[in-house]
Amino acid sequence: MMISTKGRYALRFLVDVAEHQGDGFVPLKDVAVRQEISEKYLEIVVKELVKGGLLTALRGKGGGYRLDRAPEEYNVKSILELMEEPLAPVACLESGQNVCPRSNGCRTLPLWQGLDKVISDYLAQFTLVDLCEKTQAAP
Amino acid sequence: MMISTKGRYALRFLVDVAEHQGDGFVPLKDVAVRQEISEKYLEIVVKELVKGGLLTALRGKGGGYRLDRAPEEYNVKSILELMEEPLAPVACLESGQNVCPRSNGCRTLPLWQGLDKVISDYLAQFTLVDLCEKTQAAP
DNA sequence: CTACTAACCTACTTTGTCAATAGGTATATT
DNA sequence: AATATACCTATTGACAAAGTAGGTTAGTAG
Repeated sequence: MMISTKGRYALRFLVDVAEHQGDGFVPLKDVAVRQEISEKYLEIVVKELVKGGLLTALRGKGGGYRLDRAPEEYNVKSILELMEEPLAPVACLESGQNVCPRSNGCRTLPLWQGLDKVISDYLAQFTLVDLCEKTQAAP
Repeated sequence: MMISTKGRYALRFLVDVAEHQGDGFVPLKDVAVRQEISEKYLEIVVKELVKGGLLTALRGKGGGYRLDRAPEEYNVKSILELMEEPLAPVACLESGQNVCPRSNGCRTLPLWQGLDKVISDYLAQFTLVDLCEKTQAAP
């Protein structure tokens, strides 16, 4: 499994906020109820979204979360990359550190590199807008 | 991570056998040395390949493993599907049982379905031949 | 200024799977 | 008979994912 609940919850959270923020803030609790996700666990997920600069939070009554930018500015790939480090189908591709010493003559590495590219290219096509109701565009 | 070591080792094992079987059998130990994989762990992996009908085994001196069919008959996707159940990027897609009750109005499901298709189509393109030396075709 | 709401923070627990290890048994060849 | 090889069962250690629990800070409204 390449995409964990963390990544999936994050996406669903963002889509829900995109659909329900008028010009106000959307409380986490409301999203948790609508999406049937544990409130406490969702907190952890959302914390990373805020830290990653995707959301603005407001405390207190009438508070909640709001998208920082327009929904079409949120690329699905970059959202998932933020949550799932690394967003790679195999361990060999974890960039930078501990490169596999066999990578030179490895027969399968090109396959994984190609797979990684195919996945990245696919996810990079979509933004939050494409996931919102009525816009459902994913093939 | 979608592809575990099991799947990766299985592929490397099959490629190694494809490259080293003349008309004889290739002992597991030799592959383990060449591929720098724990002999014992590789046993477990290979057992599944035999059970899956990909390999013929022969015991005793001069024994080992041999491909059942020609290398071009081995599709990468089906090899990985055999090893990694399920070969899906997200849990939602695990076919049949325990279908997600929210799948009806789910905004993200189409995205995952599309992703799954992209991955499957990519992997279905290749066979063992494409992974063997000199044939290295993966993009 | 009090009550309430909602985000924020720290820590713990549970569960499960991956990867690997250990030691033994059966079968074939020389 | 000796050796090489596949085959079998069981166990372990490590680690992360997923979820839980309880308390603290900041903002709003009456």
